[in-house]
Amino acid sequence: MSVKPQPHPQQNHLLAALTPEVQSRLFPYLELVPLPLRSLLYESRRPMRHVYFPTDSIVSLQYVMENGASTALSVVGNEGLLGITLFMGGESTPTRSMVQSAGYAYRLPRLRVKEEFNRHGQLLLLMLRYTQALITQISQTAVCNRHHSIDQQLCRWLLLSMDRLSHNHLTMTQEFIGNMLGVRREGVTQAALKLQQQGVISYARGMIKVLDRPKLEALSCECHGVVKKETDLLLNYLPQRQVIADVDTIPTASLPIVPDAR
Amino acid sequence: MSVKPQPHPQQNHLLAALTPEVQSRLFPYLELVPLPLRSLLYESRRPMRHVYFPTDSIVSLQYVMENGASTALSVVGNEGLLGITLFMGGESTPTRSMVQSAGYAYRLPRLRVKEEFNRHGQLLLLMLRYTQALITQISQTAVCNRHHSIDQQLCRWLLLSMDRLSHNHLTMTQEFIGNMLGVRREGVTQAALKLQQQGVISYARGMIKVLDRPKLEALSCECHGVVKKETDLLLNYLPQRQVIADVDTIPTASLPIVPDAR
DNA sequence: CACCATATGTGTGCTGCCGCACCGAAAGGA
DNA sequence: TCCTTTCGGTGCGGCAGCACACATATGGTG
Repeated sequence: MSVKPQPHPQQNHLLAALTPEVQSRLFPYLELVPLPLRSLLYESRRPMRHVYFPTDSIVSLQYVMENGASTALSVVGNEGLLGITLFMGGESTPTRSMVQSAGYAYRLPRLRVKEEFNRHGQLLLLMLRYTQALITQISQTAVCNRHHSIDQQLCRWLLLSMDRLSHNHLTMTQEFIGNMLGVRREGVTQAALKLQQQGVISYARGMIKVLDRPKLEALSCECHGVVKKETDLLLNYLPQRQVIADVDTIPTASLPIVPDAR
Repeated sequence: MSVKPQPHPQQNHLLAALTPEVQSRLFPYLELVPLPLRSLLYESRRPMRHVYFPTDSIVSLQYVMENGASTALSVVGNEGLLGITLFMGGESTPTRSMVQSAGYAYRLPRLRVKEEFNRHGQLLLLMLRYTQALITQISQTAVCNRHHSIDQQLCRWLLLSMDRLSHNHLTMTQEFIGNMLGVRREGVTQAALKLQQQGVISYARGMIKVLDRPKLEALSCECHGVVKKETDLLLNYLPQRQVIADVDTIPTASLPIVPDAR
């Protein structure tokens, strides 16, 4: 964690997508923080003090139940940010954020972000889009939890993580994955075994390598693909271009679904 | 559906919470529409043309999978609105909205709402808060799908619906509930039987009555309570008062979770 | 090198939910 | 009034995931 090339704010897609003007206002306040594995950015129901923009780290949003069991709702990497609640009007949420893959993130003090947000400029638009992407991901998690097997969910999870990394290996034990998915460790073991036997992944003592990504995608449920497509649609449009969300130019060839009268 | 007292915009909490100024700009464009059971407000991935504010109807957001199976993600009644995607920057979502309890809603053309939204005034703040509440509800659905039994989920579902009605009965078959929850009809039958035997509900041919709400709450999982508390916190604050979200006055007695240096 | 904590593999029995098949009763239209 | 449709109740076989228990391997530490 010391010899590696220093992270740069532009590695985070959202920071990179900001106009130079906004960047010049915000970047002076950026603070680089290392995010060790399993550390918590936000504890459930605790006030948030910063907004985090991961560069090479991955953080997952988890819900913690009363009995202590947890379930991951979404995964955030360099495509996103943590702390949207601050924009939305609350100061805390019932979820916590746990680092799932060690790395770095830039963070901004809550006040700075709110200040910029309240200019109602580009940051606002970016945040709204990202929030939409997040909602999609959480929704898909809900669906996946209901309908798909542990095997499929493990595939989805691996893909979600790989999408946010520049290499093909993850550092996490099966126990840890179990906590993320909200299933037992043994279940993960079984699923991982199958994948290993098919040559899709290899692993040993907390180090997982993805060997055959296409096969992994084939074995996964539709959930990963849907979320990725939707997210790309919402976010990948904007990196360089200016965000223009207000004009109303879609070629509405829609059909009236609710009758106009009765 | 004809002798009933006419609905009024103020029955929707969000519309009611708007300042007179905003109301005067928007209300002229309000259109009252009846929402018959099972009709669709939005079809998955179709462009949206209106934003809907239910008065006495209940609509659920559903995700439809490739194989046609569906799962409800959240329930919207007079406490909320449908169509947040329009604010968030997309024109469509992978979800659909189906009327789960017949009634009325007011709707506004997309353009009017965007116009008002882009003034960056009170409507913006309201929408953000509501979106936060919605995220909470979807998250809880994800957790519930993972960890709780059909019995518990049925209770939660009934409570979610009752919270949005002024009476104690629902018009929906077990088959329909099964579609909502993403489970088999037989599973719902079993769960409903247990509730009936305990005197918590009674039902016959698509008409469900809640007889003992406290007991229903006791049998439900924590999910309903959490969502309700969170939603009240976010939304019930605002109905009459002005929404002031920008000042930063919480008594931050928080602990630093991520170390400031390493 | 010995030891121990950690990570992974495996077995047994149980429970909840699924898929399917079928039944009876009530509602509603002709 | 009859007939069809809709709704709810039930039984059975099967499987996935759970709880618990235990075995094995491996890397780090003293």
